[in-house]
Amino acid sequence: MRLKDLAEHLGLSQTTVSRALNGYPEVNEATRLRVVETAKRLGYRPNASALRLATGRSGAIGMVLRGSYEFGPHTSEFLGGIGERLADEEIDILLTTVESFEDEVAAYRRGAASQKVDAFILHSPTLHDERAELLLDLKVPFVLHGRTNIGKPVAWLDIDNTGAIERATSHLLDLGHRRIALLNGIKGRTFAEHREIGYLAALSARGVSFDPALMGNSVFTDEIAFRMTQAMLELRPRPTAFLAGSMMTALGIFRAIRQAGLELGKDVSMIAHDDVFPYLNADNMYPSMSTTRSSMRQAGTRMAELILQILAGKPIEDVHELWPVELVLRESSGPAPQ
Amino acid sequence: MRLKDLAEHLGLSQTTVSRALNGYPEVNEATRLRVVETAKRLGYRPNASALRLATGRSGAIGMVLRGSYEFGPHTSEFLGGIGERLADEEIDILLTTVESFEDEVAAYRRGAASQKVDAFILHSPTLHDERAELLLDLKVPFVLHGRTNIGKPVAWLDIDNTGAIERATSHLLDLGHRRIALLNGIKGRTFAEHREIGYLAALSARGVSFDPALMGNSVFTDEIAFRMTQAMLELRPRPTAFLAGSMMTALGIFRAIRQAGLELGKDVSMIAHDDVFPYLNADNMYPSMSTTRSSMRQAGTRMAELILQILAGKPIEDVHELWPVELVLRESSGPAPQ
DNA sequence: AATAGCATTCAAAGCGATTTCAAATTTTGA
DNA sequence: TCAAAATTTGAAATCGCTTTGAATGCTATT
Repeated sequence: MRLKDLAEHLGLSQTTVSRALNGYPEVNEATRLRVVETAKRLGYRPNASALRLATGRSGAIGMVLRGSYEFGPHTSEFLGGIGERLADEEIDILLTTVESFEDEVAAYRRGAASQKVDAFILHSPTLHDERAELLLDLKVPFVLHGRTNIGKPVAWLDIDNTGAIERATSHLLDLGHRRIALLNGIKGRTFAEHREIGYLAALSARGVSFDPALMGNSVFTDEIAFRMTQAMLELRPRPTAFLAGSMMTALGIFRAIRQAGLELGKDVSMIAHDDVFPYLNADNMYPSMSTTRSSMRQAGTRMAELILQILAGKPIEDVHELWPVELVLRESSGPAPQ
Repeated sequence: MRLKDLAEHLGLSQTTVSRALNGYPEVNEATRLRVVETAKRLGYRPNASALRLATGRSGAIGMVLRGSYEFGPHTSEFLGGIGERLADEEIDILLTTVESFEDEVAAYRRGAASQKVDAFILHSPTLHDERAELLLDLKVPFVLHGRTNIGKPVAWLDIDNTGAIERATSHLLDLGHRRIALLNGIKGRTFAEHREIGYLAALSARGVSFDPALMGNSVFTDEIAFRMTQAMLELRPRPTAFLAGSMMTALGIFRAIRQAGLELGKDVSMIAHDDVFPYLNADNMYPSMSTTRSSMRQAGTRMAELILQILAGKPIEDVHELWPVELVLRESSGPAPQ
């Protein structure tokens, strides 16, 4: 069922039918009703490709993901959040999977040149993000989840990682901990660097010296966290507190602590960063987990909103949001053992 | 940079340039090289919408997800698997988010009518899946992850849920357990029904009577599993073994067991279904977790492959795959206490 | 009654690719 | 050497929509 068919069926021109369906004013109200009603009855839907070709808009927002490890729980929550906002808009998410960083850059280039998407959502930036520069060059609208330093204005939404970790660290210091381990994300990623800054700031504010052996950088899996924690617990004096970069990390740390015969919240404390997974609740863990909390899903929803605003013409200079992060104290963090 | 521009730049017709780029045989080798080289140098990429309109293919595979709860860890693994296979093909995944079941059906209808995607991946089917019927009616290619009973041939890939749970249950019975709880998925979903069948079959094969109080149906979150387990552990005689529908469920069950002062693998046994999450390894849990294991990611990859085959013309009657499920015994399952 | 103005409608020209069909050129074979 | 065949190129139609600019019919005004 094409527009042409529908027009013939109605005894009208394509022009009029198109206008009627798209709500243009210069069409008789009676005609409009007849058109809309018939279109609905016959189940007419404009061909997406034709529509896109004619309007220049693609009706999709793009995201490029590294297949091997970027499809994690964070990503699905983030996508869910984006989707929640986009559901009303009849705009879809176009996922492109790639294997390497080079492929990723190429994917943005392709996506831009072929106009598959109206805008991109860029995530997990590095301190100086090449992809952001590329998209700026190509003049493709995008919003960055996180921040980067490329000397040009970029639309972004980020959480206050520095502040969050600084407060968490300070709290642990208040509790008497002096050997505080940080299991952080991959070096070079802005969020990880920001967290490190907060960590170091809190330590130096109390004159506690920084021990590189107490810091680890890696992707957030329970396995790597387990191994790192095992190794750190061998140190003497051993760490009495852990800062976990994610809930997955927290599970690994927790496991290592138990395996070492130690008790979480008593012998060793932990504060984890919680992206708020509906299927893994910090409050319901045993012992319940102290966290720095910020909902990934909410971020996604807001990111979608920001993209829509940008597509509607809002200047990117006005699109910057820094979200505060809650510190939620529960049982996993307690006074340092004597 | 349009095809037209490129053609003018080269002093050739659009026809020839198009042919050269698409590898048609009737173009001079020297010309082809010149065209390809220039296209590359100038960064030419065909406009996706125009290409789609002209060819009728959209270059994307669609998936519809309920925003509220279908973006879970299973989904991201599955998407990751699909993406892995699609990465080489320059085919993308088009995600449509919806809020209700009605919206979902409408989304398939829209997607089909507007030809946004070349095919759909259908997931989490019910015993008699309306969406599958719709897509068959609309003649849109699709592959089903799971199975459904609609009396017409459908392409599908499923794991042997019945066999897996039957074996797991039998094994627990062998270990002397008689009160075995099943924390299953939502009623009506084929996979959950299949698991129930396996469970009941194993019980009745040993003449163990089924106690409805030992069966729970819900989405797989640690919280709900925790509550259900708490309630079940109050029963007298209480269950001595649990079958967990997912690793998330397993975490909840584990928590409830610990909170009740019981020891997993000794006082209470558990076998969980493991979709193989890279960030949550059954082998690395403490105690390590016995599982029925089947990689969600691999399923996704294979689903993508099957879709490609169907789009290449393979008859859907020939696309049925039932994957066996491994039973991996570890520390969480032991002999029933006396 | 003639004209201006308004409300509706339509034919046709795009959007940027592919593809059909025809034309031009070169090669081959007798 | 010349016709036939093969190779290579191009003009124009096509995909299904939007949108421009023109045309139509009707009402209102003088």
